[in-house]
Amino acid sequence: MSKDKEIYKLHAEVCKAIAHPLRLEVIELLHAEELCFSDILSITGGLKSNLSQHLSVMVAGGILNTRKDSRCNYYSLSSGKVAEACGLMKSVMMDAMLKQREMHNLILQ
Amino acid sequence: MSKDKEIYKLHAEVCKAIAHPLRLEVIELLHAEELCFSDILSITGGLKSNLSQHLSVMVAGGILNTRKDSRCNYYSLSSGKVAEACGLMKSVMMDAMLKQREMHNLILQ
DNA sequence: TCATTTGTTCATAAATTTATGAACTATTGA
DNA sequence: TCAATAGTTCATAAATTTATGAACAAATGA
Repeated sequence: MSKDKEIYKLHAEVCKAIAHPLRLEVIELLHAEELCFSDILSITGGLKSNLSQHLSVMVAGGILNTRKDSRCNYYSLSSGKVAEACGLMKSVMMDAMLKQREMHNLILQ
Repeated sequence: MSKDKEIYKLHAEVCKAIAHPLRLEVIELLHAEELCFSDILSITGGLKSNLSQHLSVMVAGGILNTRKDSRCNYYSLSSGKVAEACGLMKSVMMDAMLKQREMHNLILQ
C-alpha cells in the first residue's frame, strides 16, 4: 500500500473511534470531566460488557486515556481536539437537518 | 428511544460518513476544489462502482453536495467544518502515533 | 479467608459495511 | 440512429462491527 493510503487508513481508524452513538455520548460526558467506568455506565445505561468494549475501542483509537485507581478505572479524553471535532460534526449534522427540513417545507407548499 | 439517543445516532451517522480511508481521501481532494466523478476516480483509483457508492454515503450523511452538469457529476464539501473536523482528527492521530513511538523508545532502552 | 465490588475478556450471533463485477441509464457527438 | 462517455444501481460475497451473556480476574472489606 502507498504511504498516503496507509495514512488515510490510520486516520480512518481514529475517526471510527468517534463514529458510534454510545461513543459520542461518552465523549460528551468526558468533555466535562474525567469519570470512572461505573459512573459512565450509570449515565449511559446498557450492559457493562458493551461499554467496556466501546471504551477499549476508543483507547485503542487514541482518543481516550485510562488511569487505574485501585478501586476504579478512570477515563478521560486524550485531547480537547476530540471534543472539538465532534462538535464540528454535530454542527454539520444540524445544518443537514435544517436543510432537509427546508426541502420538506418547499415540497409541502 | 430517548430524544438524546436519537441525536447521538444522527451525530454518529455523520461521523461514519468520514470514517473510511477512501472517504477521507475524497474529503482532502474536495477541500481544495469542487471535482467531478471521473477526476476523483482518476486520482483515487479503484472501481467506479465503489467510488460511486462511497460518494453517495457521503451525500446521504450530509457532508457532500452534488451538482449535475449535463456532462459530469460534480462533488463538493457541504461545509468547511467537515475538513476542519477531519484535520483535528488527523492531528489526534499524529499525537497518538508520536506517543506510541515514545513508548516504544522507552521500552527499547 | 470469603464474599463483594469493579470491571475485562471471551464466544457467539446478528447486523452493518465494504468490495466486486455486471447490468443499467442518460447524455453527447459522429 | 448508433456508439461512446459518464456514472449509478444492483446482487452477492467477504469482512468488520456490534450486542449479549457468561466466565473470569483483581482488589477491597468484613
